[in-house]
Amino acid sequence: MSSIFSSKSTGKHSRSGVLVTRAGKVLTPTFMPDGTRGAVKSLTPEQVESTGVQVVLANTYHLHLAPGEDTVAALGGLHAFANRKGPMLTDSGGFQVFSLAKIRTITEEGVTFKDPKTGDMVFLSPEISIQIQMKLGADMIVAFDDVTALDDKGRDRTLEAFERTHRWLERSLAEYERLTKDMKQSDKPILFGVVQGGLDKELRKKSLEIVQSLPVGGIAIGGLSVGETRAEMHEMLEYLAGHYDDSPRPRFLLGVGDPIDVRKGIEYGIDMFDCVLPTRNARHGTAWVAGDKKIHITNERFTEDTEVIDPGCDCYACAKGFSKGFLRHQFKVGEPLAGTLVSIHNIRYLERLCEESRAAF
RNA sequence: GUGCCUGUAGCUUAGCUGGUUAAAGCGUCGGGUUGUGGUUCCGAAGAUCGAGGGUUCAAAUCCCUUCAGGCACC
Repeated sequence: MSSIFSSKSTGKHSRSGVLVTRAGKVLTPTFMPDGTRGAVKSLTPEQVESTGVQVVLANTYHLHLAPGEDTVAALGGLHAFANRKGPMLTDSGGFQVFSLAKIRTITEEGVTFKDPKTGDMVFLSPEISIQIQMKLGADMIVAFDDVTALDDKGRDRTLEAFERTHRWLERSLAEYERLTKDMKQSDKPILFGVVQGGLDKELRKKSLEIVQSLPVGGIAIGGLSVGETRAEMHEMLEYLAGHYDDSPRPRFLLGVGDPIDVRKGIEYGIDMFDCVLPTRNARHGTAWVAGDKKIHITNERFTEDTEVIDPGCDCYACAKGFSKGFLRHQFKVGEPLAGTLVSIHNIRYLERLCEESRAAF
């Protein structure tokens, strides 16, 4: 496999690199916002672009349910569908095994979800997930894994999820190779294998070895930020940092996007992050400001605040001078523009954080 | 002037054959959210039940007076 990723060390474990995808280069470390249904909620592609975002995610499960991968393909594929030229990555639907735990059944073959609105049964397997992702046309795709919670109840399923994830990875990889065997190397999407193992270091180490031993294009760290404490997550990231091999492959920490955690991730050698937090928090009125602190813009104390969210920020909302008093009012009256502006701000906050950790290439 | 109806949290109301610390939605205030089912979830503050008096062990609830708003008729 030709090298798609090159990096320079920037610290004990941290590094900065260039990832070459078929839709363009990506500088790392990088934060990638989630556009689950093909759109980063409330943002136009230009607004997303303005934050310095290089990659946008979409979700296999949600796009499969509606409008369906065939419809997306008929509309020209994910890029034309989402009106985005730059790199896109699809998540496998594996996370929905965790987040939609109440409405799904897992078997060795795959996972059956019941749509609570329509009653429809939806079946996802490693093969089907890869097929959907290939049909959608993402530039980076993720193997279908088994995600379990790390709260007190979920931890007893760690071993089962760990073992199944590896069996499913082999199936995901086989389907990927089948569907890409006639493609030029440079046209193939990059497949990420997922490391599981909960909070068990031995399992994590073993999982990492298994994933790294396979010809996947990238290493994804899954099964974190699912109910464990922040300290537990950081400890695992530090542990993993000492066990990566030397292969030129990007490391993607799935689902992490709190600035404090992103900093830790970068410190411990992670190259890519995705998370709903900047946009979900923004829609609920929470913004990040200098020092990785967060403020609730709807708080009464901002009623007559003429200052922008963060004076040191260069995002559209701050640069244009939208005051916290204005934003608070728009939140109070349910005006979606408030969520849009704070989404731009929060994403930019994470992009600036990543940019500060990059080396020159 | 006479008759009737309505006054309960900032708002809209529930409770009215008398019976624990008067309930809810919205609003207000605070918090949560980590590979997005959710303009969402959790919590808190907030009421001398229009006022005064009476009956009763006990009154938002029954009786009397009064005030305010509304409707109808003179």
